[in-house]
Amino acid sequence: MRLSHSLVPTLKETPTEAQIVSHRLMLRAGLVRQTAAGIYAWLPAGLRVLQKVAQIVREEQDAAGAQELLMPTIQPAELWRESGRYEDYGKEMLRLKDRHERDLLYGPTNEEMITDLFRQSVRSYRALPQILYHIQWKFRDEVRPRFGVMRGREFLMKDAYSFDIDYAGAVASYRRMMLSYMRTFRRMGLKAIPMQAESGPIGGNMSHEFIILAPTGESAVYYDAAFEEIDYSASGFDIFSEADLERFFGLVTTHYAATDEKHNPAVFAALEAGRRREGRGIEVGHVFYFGTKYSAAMGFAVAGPDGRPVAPEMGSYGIGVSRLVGALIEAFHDEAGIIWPDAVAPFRAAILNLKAGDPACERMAEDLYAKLAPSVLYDDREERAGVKFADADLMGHPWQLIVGPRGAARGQVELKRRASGERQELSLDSALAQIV
RNA sequence: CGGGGCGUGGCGCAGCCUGGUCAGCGCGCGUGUUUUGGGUACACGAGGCCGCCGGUUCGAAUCCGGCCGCCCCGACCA
Repeated sequence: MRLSHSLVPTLKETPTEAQIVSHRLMLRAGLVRQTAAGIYAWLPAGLRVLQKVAQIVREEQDAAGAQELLMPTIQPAELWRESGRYEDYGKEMLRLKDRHERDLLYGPTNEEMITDLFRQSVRSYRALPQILYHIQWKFRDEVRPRFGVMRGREFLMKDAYSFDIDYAGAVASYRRMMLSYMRTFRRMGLKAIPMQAESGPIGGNMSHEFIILAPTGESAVYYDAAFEEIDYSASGFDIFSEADLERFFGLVTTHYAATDEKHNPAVFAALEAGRRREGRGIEVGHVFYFGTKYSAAMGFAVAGPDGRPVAPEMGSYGIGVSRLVGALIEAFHDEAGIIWPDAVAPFRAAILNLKAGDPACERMAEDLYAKLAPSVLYDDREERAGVKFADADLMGHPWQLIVGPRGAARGQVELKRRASGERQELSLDSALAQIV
């Protein structure tokens, strides 16, 4: 992308409404713009991040054997009347009427709809287990949206639903999703910790929330350093082995971990001093097991091995995709701006032409751009060097390819790593080799 | 939903209390000169129904009423 003709409106000053770091930086770096309270437009650079985050989530869901589908944002009220939640959900649900006065709603979650889809077609226990997910916009009419994209009313969520024939199966699905989540967050460079949670309005009796660590997180967290030593990768656990899943679940649930509201100082103090970790965290995911709550309420049963009907055991698993973008910034930033982990950066690198109009610089910058487009942002604006440096730091590209008259004369480019600030003078080829 | 606050060019703000040469400042934007490796300097210029509706008044950004929108703290949540 050429910055001179892109809608990436960076801001020198911070809009007053933005109070937390990620919100300020998202506005300043030109990633999003607010359209109404808790509702945001994702501008080109922001959308690239959102899509990268979604893609990592998608790949890890697929790797855990989940199937992707896409359910609509608008749902008929009937489905929710069947489960009883049309009345229960309250004002957070955005209710609509179509031209025929039919009651509709903008989905805040999809348990009813997925159950309906399953009961239409699945008749036998032999088709189970299955896990389905989609990545779709949700709307929850929060009383008080805040923190920018972290607590919006409209948000992008990955929600998965598991169907098993019995409790043991449901437990395995639940654990499989948990492991998938740990891998997902790790791929983004985040440290995540699963914590015992209340199951809230979704209902059920087993629930964990996933907190990622960030210095500016919303709540204090206390945990055992053992979490940092677990190898969640395929070499640590086979995600399709029930024995491995059980071992994984055991590790992840026995070590101490709590947010401030559930923190038990006495238990924490009993931990060996060297293992006690305190930090701040942000909730980015939540998993629930709720048994037959929806299948029973909505009359969904399959034939069991003995031919008699059985209501499948279900669970649901959410990751706040758009929230993650904000959470990532909370976890990775400094005074100058965002520091994107490579895996989610909107652009791998920025090319800074320090002297637009200079033939040698133009040639070198264009050459680099031709080789790296479209995964790179070319700052070809007629701006001073300082402006370009400041904007590149703000936007947080992992690498900066700095093309100036000094180096261009010698066929050299300066490569800067945003995270460490390290710079090195290199030939074009070795610079390219480094950032690919 | 309870409490607090704010709406004035794209952004950040002053002006309001004490109505009238009050529509202003900084940044940004355009043109020119200047500068040329960390948000350069100067000059000229464009840009605003002062959130909306109504009222008071000879006169309203300023006073009064209603409405709308947004933010912050708290209770609640992916």
